[in-house]
Amino acid sequence: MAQTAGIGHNSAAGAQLKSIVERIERLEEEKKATADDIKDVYAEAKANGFDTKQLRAVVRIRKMGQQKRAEELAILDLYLHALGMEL
Amino acid sequence: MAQTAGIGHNSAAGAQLKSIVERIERLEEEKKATADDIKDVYAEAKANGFDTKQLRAVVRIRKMGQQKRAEELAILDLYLHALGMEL
Amino acid sequence: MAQTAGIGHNSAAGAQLKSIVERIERLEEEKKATADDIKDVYAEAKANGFDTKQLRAVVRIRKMGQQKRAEELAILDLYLHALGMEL
Amino acid sequence: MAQTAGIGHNSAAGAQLKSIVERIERLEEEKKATADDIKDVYAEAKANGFDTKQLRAVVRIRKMGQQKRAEELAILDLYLHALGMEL
DNA sequence: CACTGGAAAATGCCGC
DNA sequence: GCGGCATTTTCCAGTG
Repeated sequence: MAQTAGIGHNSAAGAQLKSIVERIERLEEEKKATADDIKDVYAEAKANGFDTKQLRAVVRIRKMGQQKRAEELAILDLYLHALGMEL
Repeated sequence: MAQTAGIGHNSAAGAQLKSIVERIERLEEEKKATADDIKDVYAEAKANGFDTKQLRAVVRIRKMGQQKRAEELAILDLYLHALGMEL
Repeated sequence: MAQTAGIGHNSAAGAQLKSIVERIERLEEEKKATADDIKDVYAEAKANGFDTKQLRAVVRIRKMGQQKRAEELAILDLYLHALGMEL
Repeated sequence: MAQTAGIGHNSAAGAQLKSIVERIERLEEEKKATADDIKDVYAEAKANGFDTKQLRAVVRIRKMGQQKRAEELAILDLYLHALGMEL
């Protein structure tokens, strides 16, 4: 409740808020641009006769493989710690 | 905008809405109860000397394995269809 | 050494671990079933012309309580005003 | 038969597929990096006393536009009133 | 053009 | 109380 008195329109907090929001919006644009690039790649692949559904499945499976490996490493780590050994 | 005139407090739509919300809330209680049961199992395991973090990792890995198998089946399916073969 | 450190898969601890994992997985299936029921209710509501997004909002608000809801709104309002926007 | 049907891993199509998947994965890493930057900004904001949940709400509202925002509020309001609640 | 499913975002939760 | 993880919710593209 400390702040409910209001962030004055021109106060320092207000300026900070504005800066934060703008930085986020800038980064989100950037992210969207990359997402669009990805779409373009899929579209191009499709134009070359690839089935995008399959393609996406391949990418997904590969990512899952990575995740699983990471998970297994994490587990190994846990066991090692449980045995009092460091990595 | 068709409905913006209002769902009368006692109208049919109002009664339906009430019913829907209550059904959802009932099911969510049920779900929460099950979630609490799961917590209890973890707590009991912990009391018996198991490390819950490890335990959770094990459960997660097992689930990922299932998912991965399902994904791979789905891909196989896609390929078979691509070859004009049915499952 | 692996044998000494690990929980042999025939040991008492191993049996207990197996039991724990199975109980958890059983309960998680149950939870998922209830979650699916909830989805069904939302789907039915949608078929009857309700806006599920707002329906979810209603359920969330009811669960949250007016108290917290009001607090959150106050902060949101504060931020928006600081940026020269209206609620 | 597998050879006939599949994309041999030395074929032109295979090379193209490899290139496509690699491009996608590269872009997805890039996207993730930007997403992490965004997280950092929220974390910094939090460290400065801002409520990240409402901050996210602000960003969402700005992206959405007053038009849609008003429409959603109208429906929510309608539902809440039908249940005898206030916004 | 609504529906389905899949990717992404957001919220909540648990352990430290 | 915070960071990370898991779940939930929302969004969006493809498809009939």
